[in-house]
Amino acid sequence: MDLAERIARRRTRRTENRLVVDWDALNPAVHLPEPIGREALFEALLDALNPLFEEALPPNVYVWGPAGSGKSSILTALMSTLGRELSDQRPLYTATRGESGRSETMFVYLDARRATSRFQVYRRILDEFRTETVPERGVSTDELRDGIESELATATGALVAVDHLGEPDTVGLADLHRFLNPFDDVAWIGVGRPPPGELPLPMPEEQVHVPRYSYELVDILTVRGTRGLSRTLDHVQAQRIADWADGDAHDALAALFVAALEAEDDGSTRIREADVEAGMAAVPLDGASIGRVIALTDNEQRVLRALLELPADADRSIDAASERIADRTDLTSATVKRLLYELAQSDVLERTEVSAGQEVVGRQPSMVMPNFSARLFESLHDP
DNA sequence: GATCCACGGGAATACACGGATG
DNA sequence: CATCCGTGTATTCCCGTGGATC
Repeated sequence: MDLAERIARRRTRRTENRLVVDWDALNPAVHLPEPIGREALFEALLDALNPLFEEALPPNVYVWGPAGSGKSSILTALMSTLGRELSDQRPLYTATRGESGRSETMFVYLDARRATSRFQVYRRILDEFRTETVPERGVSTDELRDGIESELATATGALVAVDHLGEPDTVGLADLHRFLNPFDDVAWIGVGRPPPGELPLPMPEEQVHVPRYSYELVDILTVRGTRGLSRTLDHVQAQRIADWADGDAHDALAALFVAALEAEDDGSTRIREADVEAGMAAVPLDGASIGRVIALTDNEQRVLRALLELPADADRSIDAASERIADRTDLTSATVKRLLYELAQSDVLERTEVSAGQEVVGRQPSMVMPNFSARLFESLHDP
């Protein structure tokens, strides 16, 4: 038996004993190809998009619902399936198009967290349309728009879904109108949290409401737990997490993920009660979703990691923390300070009054704490 | 040379608090 | 007593410059 074989054996043995076999299955920022328990919603969406199947461009759609209700899950699955099933098929008829041209409808899913300007929205769309990479610099927004126009000229239209609208750092529904309505042959689906009534007009013609999960959440945890763990997730534990998360699939999965980390760290081959408790304790309910955090710019994430690594006894006031973090990065303390304030304002960090009641003059300083699971964030960073 | 936008820093504003003023 | 003022910080807002890329 040679060395490679020995290593391979050890590896499989190790994998066999491993509690977690697939971290992605537990990762709240990763979606399953087939969402669980949302069949009725697919029907509603397909109804709204019905013209697609009658060879026409559908109306614009606004999909809305609370955090962790499965909106992203549904939309990613829907768009990739539509792309697979409809792309090479019959041409879409649009009134503005003559008989010529190829017969391809393009389907694009876009995360507004990673496309925060008109330029980036256009760039990502064009990037999906074209096989060659679209440059990120040196090209103007207008050129990108023209590029999209010319791609549309050889297609029969496009359906663009834009997820995570209206978050603190992302574009909103109104922006989407401005960005995409200029194109004749583009229909779009906007995805956000607020109900239609709370948003300024104009509102897309069709709206689909995604309600909070109730009983389905246990199924989601069970299915994803089964896929991700080497043994079945205990039903009582799944129920416990689902109750605690109150229907928020993101929070529930985050807690399960951290519970699995805890168990693995202890060398346990199963998830124990204490792990579940630790998982729930590590995830702030209604905090910032981990998907938002890992979509932040590199430097913002660097600042976050440095913040999390500050010694426990360190002065955590924003001023002092900025200095320390600046030492560990190539940013100045002024920039770190601004980033910390911005992250706090966008709810990624939480600001609290600094407790040490010294005889301070002037306005009270505050300190910042993560409004997400630090454990989860760190583990996604270096797996 | 063109383009976008992240950095960096300074200006403007908000807040805390004690003391003066009406 | 309520309001304003002054001082000292904290926080927010804003925007010119330069890096990176085409």
